[in-house]
Amino acid sequence: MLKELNPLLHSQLRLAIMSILMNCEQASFVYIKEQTQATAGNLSVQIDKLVSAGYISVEKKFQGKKPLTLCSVTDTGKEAFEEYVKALRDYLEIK
Amino acid sequence: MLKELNPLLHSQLRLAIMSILMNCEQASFVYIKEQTQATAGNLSVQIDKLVSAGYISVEKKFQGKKPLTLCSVTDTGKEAFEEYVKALRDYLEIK
DNA sequence: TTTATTTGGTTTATAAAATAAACTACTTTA
DNA sequence: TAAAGTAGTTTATTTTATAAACCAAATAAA
Repeated sequence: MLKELNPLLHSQLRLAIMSILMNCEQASFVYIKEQTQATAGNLSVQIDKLVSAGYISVEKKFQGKKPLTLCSVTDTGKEAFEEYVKALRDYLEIK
Repeated sequence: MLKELNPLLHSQLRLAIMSILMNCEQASFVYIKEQTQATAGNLSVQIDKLVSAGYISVEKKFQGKKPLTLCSVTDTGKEAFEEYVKALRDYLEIK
């Protein structure tokens, strides 16, 4: 029997965000937007959901006069991601 | 830059259906329902979508007096699944 | 024997999610 | 100083997933 896939992670954009953050210490809103090709609105919404779940944390600063939103994955987020990957493997592996 | 994940396959239930069918010649509606724990309605809808996409084919017979719906993956479906797995790997691999 | 109940589904309605469009606030450039 | 650009957020719309209701036939129970 196949395990449930964490619905918060089983979304293309949120998975992409998490994937990026799993591979770097932190990433800016703009950088994530470029990498994912998402619209700003969609990205904003999906980042909020990941923050609400405690999977990522956000720091809002200014870089000179421009706002700068930095995201990074939390320990909870790392765990959830690893769990998701584990569950997903069962779906992908052809025996 | 991350590739797009085929939205038809990036759905837990449809992915589960495909996963099952990638590992056997054919599977019945009832078997897939048991394995996925899906409701019959949801399963029926998702099977239809996969059929419409040409990813699976369905044969309706009778087993004695009971209807028997047999599903199997098509070549197009196999290709799409392989593509999806390839794309997804980029999201999961931590460099 | 007629009335539940079960089996194997489909159709339709509702809830949830993703996405896009519109908007805000501020900055830079012409 | 008006227009355009940057960095987002909020709200509305569309899409998708899911659940509920339904159907037809068969079987079991009263």
